[in-house]
Amino acid sequence: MGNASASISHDELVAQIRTMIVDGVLPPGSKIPERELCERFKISRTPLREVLKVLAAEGHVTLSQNKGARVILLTTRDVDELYEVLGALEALAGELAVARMTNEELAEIKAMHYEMALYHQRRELAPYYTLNRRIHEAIVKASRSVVLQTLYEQIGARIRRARFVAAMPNHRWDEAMSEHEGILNALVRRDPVTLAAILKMHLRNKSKQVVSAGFAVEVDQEETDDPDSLRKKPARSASKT
Amino acid sequence: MGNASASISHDELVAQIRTMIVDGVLPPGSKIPERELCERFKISRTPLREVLKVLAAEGHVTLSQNKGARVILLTTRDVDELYEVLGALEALAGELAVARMTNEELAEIKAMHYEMALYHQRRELAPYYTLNRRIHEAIVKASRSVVLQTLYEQIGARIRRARFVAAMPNHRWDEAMSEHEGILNALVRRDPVTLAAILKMHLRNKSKQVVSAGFAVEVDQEETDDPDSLRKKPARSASKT
DNA sequence: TCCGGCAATAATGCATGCATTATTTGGCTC
DNA sequence: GAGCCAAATAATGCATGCATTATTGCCGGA
Repeated sequence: MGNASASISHDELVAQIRTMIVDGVLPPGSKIPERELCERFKISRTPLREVLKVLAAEGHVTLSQNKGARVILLTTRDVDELYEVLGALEALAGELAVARMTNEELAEIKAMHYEMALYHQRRELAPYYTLNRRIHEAIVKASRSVVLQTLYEQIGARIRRARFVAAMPNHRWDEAMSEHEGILNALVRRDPVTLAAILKMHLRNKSKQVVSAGFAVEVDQEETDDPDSLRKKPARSASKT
Repeated sequence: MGNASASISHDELVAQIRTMIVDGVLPPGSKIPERELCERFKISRTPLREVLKVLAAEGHVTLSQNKGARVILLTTRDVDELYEVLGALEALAGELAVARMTNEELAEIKAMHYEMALYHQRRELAPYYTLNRRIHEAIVKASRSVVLQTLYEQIGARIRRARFVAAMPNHRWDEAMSEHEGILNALVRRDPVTLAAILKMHLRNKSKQVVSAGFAVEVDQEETDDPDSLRKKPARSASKT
């Protein structure tokens, strides 16, 4: 946001541009405007290209030889696979968390859960999402594994747009909320097996919701500066699998 | 190997330097000799620095502001956490693999298994390791998930040195072999639950073996060009946890 | 009118050079 | 002789410029 005139650190630059991608300021499939970003952040192309290399390694952009950088365009399959891995990671996090979390951490999660339940009742989606995310992050954090936490955040970032863009039908919302009750229950009982199973299923269901909402394209990664012509082709998505 | 005089592509450069790190040509904790690598690959510092940024994003090197790049130095905890995540990923891969692999793939794995068993009997470690790795990779590949495969390779690369450097006591070797029999069995029966459980345990045991072999350091990340003074301090590792 | 080829333009990738920061070396004080 | 400070040296980070490649616009022929 704050277009500070002072020069910016490398890591912050990565974070900012990553945020621009995740938040959709740089839309999926669009070409990344090197020149623009250079003057926007008052830097030369050298550090910016380094940032793009990092973002490519993280899976946010694709780099083609002599053709520059484009924001990644997720296919239905990508979303599927990413959620599958995210599910496995969160299941592991859950197992570790029940063994390692303090009662205080548990109490915090419990508090967040009931606050979230309130927003669910009131059908206030935005704050529901916020609490939802904080709960999941708290579980992962309670695993005490920085490797796991880092990876979870990275994978999560790659599909974050999907999580918020996709519509949330009421029946799915109710289902998600009841899954969360199961999650809390397993946390309280410190039951790793049940918790892992519910988390895995929870994310699988989320994945289904996102895919059926037609978030991602199927293939068709043609080049375009106007990615909207590519996205929103839900007609095709349903046929495969 | 082949120090080709022709200029090298960016991705190959990343791969080569990554290999140098994984294979220990650039030892853990050591400073990365920018100048040397530049003349070694006949490139300027700009592309090399991009490579280092990528390797940092992959977790192979650390970059400190104005202090350049060093090969990452794994702590006992890092190894633990990495194996834990690798176990979760491979467990997921196993679940997907039994559902998706062809009979031909299964036959290939079976063949590799029995060849590996032979090397186990003969106590030939090097070819055993090769087969072992190919089996695990085949399972992951059979999951049909490129996200999973990519991630598995990345995490695997980060601890590859540990897998080969750590000593393999006979009792552990026998145990590992019998675990592999369980793996094959579950694959043949296409039993996802058992397979996932065995794979997870298998990697957990491997982790224990590596850690108890004193592969990684505990903390102490002092700066040094001669990392051998840091490594091999197994005295400390045993005290914690 | 449409298509293919060619020139003009823009971009990409990289080498180089400079300003800044860390590191080492030498000398000084205690 | 040991510790500490300052100058010299080396490195790091980045801006700039150039060679190469892609892209666009234009023209002629079918």
